[in-house]
Amino acid sequence: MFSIGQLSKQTGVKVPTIRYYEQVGLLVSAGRTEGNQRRYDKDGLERLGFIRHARDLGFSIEAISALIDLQQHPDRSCQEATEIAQDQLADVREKLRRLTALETELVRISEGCDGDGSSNDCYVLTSLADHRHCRTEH
Amino acid sequence: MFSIGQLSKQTGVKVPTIRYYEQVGLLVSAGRTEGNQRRYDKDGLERLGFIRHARDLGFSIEAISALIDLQQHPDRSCQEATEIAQDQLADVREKLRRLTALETELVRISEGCDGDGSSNDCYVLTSLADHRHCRTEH
DNA sequence: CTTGAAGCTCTAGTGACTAGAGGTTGTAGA
DNA sequence: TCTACAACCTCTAGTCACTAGAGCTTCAAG
Repeated sequence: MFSIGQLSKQTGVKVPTIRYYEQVGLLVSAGRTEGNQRRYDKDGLERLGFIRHARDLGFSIEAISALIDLQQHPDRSCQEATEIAQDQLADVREKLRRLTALETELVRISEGCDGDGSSNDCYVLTSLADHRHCRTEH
Repeated sequence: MFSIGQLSKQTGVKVPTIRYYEQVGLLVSAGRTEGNQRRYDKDGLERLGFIRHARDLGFSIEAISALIDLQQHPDRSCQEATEIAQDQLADVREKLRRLTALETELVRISEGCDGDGSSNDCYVLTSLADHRHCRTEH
C-alpha cells in the first residue's frame, strides 16, 4: 500500500494533481486509513501511470476518461480507442502545421533586426504592426 | 469613429475579446459617447491590429504589453523587442520538438491497431499503459 | 416614435492544474 | 511513551486568454 506521496514519487505526478484527478473522476476514489489518508495499491499505480502517459501524449482528460471506460469494458470493440488516438494525431499534426508557419515568420522577424538602433524603426515592431509583411498564413 | 462592433469586423477580434483587452490594459480605455458606448479611431484600429497579429504568432498578453511599451518609447533600444521575439521563437521550436516526438508515437500507436478485435488486447490501450513501448522521449 | 440590433456591466465558466490557509495524522527518534 | 515535524487532509482562489449569459440601456433605420 502506498501513500499519495509515494504514488507521486513513483509516477512523477504531483500530489495535488493526483487529488485533482480523483476529484474529476479520472481516478476512482482511493481507500482511506482510519485517519482519512489515501492508500493505493498496485492497481492504482498502474491506472495513474496510464493517465500520466496519456497526458504526456497530449490526450485531454475527457479523452482519457473514454479510454479508461474502454479498458474496463473489454467486450467493446477497440475501434473507438483507435478513433480517439487518431483524433489526437490529427490534432497534433494541425498544431505542427501552424507552429511551422509561425517558426518561419518568427525567424524572418527576428533576423530582420540586429538589436541595434532605436525602436521607432525596429523591424520586430513594424513586422508585428503589419500582417502584410508575412510570408505564410497564420 | 468606429463602434466596437465595427472594430471587431475590421480586425477579426471578437467584441468581448476587445473589452477584455481593455480590461487587462492591453488597449487604452476607449473614448465614449454620451450614452457610454466605446468609440475608436484609426489609432485604436492599428493598435488592435498589432495585438491581433502578435497573438496569432503566439505572443502572450504579457509579452505584447512589453512590446507596446517599447513602441511608445522609441528612444529605447529595440534590443528588448528582439529578445522577446527570440524568446517566442525558442518557445515555438521547443513545442515543435515535443510535438514531433508525439506525432511519431501516435503514428506508431494508431497503426498498431486495425480497429478490429476487442479492447482487452487493443494496441492503443496497451501502448498507453506502458511507456516502455515508446520509441521517443516525451 | 417605435423597434430591435448592438451596446453596456457584471458574474461565472472553461481546462488542467497550482498555491495557500489552516487544521490533522503518521512515524521516526529520544 | 512522548514529541517533533513531515506529510497528509479539505477548501477556496488563482492561473491564462478568453467565452457565455443575464439583465439592462442606447443607437439608428424606417
